[in-house]
Amino acid sequence: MPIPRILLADCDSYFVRCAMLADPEGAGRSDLVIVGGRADARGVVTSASYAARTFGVHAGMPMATAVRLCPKAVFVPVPGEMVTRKHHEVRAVLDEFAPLVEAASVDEFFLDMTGTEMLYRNETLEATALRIQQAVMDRTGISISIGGATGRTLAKMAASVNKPYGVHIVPPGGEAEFMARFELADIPGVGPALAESLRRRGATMVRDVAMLDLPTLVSWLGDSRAEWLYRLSRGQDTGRVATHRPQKSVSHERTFSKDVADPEELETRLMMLAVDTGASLRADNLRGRTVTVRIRYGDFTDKSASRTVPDPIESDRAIYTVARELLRGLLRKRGGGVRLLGVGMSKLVGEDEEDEELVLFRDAPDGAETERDRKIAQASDRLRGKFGKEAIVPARIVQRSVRDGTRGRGGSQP
DNA sequence: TCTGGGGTCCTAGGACCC
DNA sequence: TCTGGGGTCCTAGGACCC
Repeated sequence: MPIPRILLADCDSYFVRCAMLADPEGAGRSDLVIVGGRADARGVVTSASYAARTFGVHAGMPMATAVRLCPKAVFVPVPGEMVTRKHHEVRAVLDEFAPLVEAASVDEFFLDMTGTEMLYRNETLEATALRIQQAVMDRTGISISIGGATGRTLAKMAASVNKPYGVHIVPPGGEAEFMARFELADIPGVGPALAESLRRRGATMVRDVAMLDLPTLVSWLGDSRAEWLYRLSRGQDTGRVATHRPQKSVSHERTFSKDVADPEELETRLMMLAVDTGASLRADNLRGRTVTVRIRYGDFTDKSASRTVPDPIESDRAIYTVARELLRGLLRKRGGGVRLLGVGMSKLVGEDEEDEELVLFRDAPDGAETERDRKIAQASDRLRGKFGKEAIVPARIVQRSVRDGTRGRGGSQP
């Protein structure tokens, strides 16, 4: 077996860079740029420029706090179109260099360079990485940092060493030594909860864990997590680049600018979310069997309810019908101010994976999705595609908007 | 004006089946 | 009149990532 050679290409402050490219006269002229939601609508920071970070601003921070810390910054919403466009552009360049590329997120790509030594005339992996970095910058205007190692987790950690616009390759055989410098919390997958539970037992650094035997770690963390951390702390990383990861779920959720307690208003919001979720599902040619409704109350406690139906559904009506029952069940258990509402679909199947015979000859159970539901939903997708999202608004929302004297979008738009 | 939105993965208990 | 024992599916919750 050849030695795996895996690179992680990570775009540097990606959303900020996209915002600057999208608005060269505004955001593009400032080095203090903060991308995120609205301060008056419970928004948070999505990404901050390096200069803004020196003021203490960081991703996930409430926007209102960011405004206080760095009032002179240019504040911009997420430049969605540019984010998507540059993602494809960067990917296209990477595809020219690597036989296998996996987009791990909108701004991160794994490249499997295993077996490409001859192709690159035995130049070092670092030299190849530098050429990739240059090509991406020249052709897309996006700055990337690249990490390289024998596994994906180490490659990702290597990319963080020289950010921004850096390259760091872990030499084969040097994995354990490379890991020893990090805190446990630096490992992707070790979040606040796990880091704290390890800290309480006296382990803060990766090297603290590397000294432990497996049974001790198992007694702390259980089998699977113990084995994972045991191996990683010794530099053993079996993470490879995947060819294809099928999507597991689709969801839409909304935090309201003010908590909502009125059940009727919540059902209206739920319908909008069901419509969004159905549209996303159909855009990807998917159907789903499990509907999940999520509520976050004003005190930040989360509750969810889900139901799995016998046959996959995709229409707004079918999704909403199940979601509404789930919402009513949740509100029966606890009413009061709701901060966030969400609708999700899982147990997804592709349109073509379905058993045609079953679909044709089955008795439709009460309330089940019919062919008519699907046609209606697909027609509304076409209208939305042509005239925009506002073109199709469920009847109930229109009535409500007329009554309230609004267009039914209050607080829900970024 | 504290705390977004879209995901993945894991766990644990109960139902159900053989 | 002592509680079998897996496997699978479903549900709820939580940690974690960008």
